Amino acid sequence: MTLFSVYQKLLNQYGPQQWWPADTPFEVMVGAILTQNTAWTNVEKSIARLKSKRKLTAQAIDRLQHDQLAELIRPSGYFNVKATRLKNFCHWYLAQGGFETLNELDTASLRHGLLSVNGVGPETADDMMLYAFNRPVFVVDAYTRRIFSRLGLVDDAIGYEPLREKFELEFISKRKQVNEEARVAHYNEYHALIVVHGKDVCRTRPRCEKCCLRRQCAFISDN
DNA sequence: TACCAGGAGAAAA
DNA sequence: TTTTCTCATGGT
Repeated sequence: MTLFSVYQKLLNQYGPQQWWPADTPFEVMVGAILTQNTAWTNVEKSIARLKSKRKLTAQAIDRLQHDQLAELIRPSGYFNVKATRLKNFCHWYLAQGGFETLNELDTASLRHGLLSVNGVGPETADDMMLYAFNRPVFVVDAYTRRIFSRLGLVDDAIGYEPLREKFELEFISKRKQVNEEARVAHYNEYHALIVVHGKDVCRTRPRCEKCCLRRQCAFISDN
């Protein structure tokens, strides 16, 4: 079994996911911060509250008082830290000139810029890179490490960057010619499938007996 | 009731 | 440098 064959199995099982569930690139970026260590159903509530108050813009969030913003995003948890992080991000985003200006940057510079914002770590930055800016960056999350280490395909102590590179190189090595659009489409779908599979059957103990209790993931192997 | 979710940063060791 | 702690609501 390879990283790539797991992708085929997941795609066969769940079908195309066509992520990210958002209306605009900016909504993707807000969602990426709000979903940090938080169930997406809770994030949806916060997004809806921001929309209902017409505060789902960088300018509006930048101008909001901390307490007002914290109250609006209360359902997604960690509302005080996330209010600070959202305001940090929006302030930076506006100072850089907004989406169009940022989108002119090369991939490495854009990622470096996102990571410079306090509250935007590697996974959040890569969510934004892939799903808002359509850049060829694979998103690693807790499900990725959990599923693939249990399958014995990666070391469970592997760092974020080595694991991201492993997925990216695996895909590139499979094709003789890989254009950027193909990479974006593949990373987009693969990360979404990993999350869907994780939510479905590959949660942590005690539910994992249904799937990844043993080193070999019965669900992925048999289906 | 207890556990956990599409992390990140600060503090402690 | 590595590990531990903190942040918090809502669903199962």
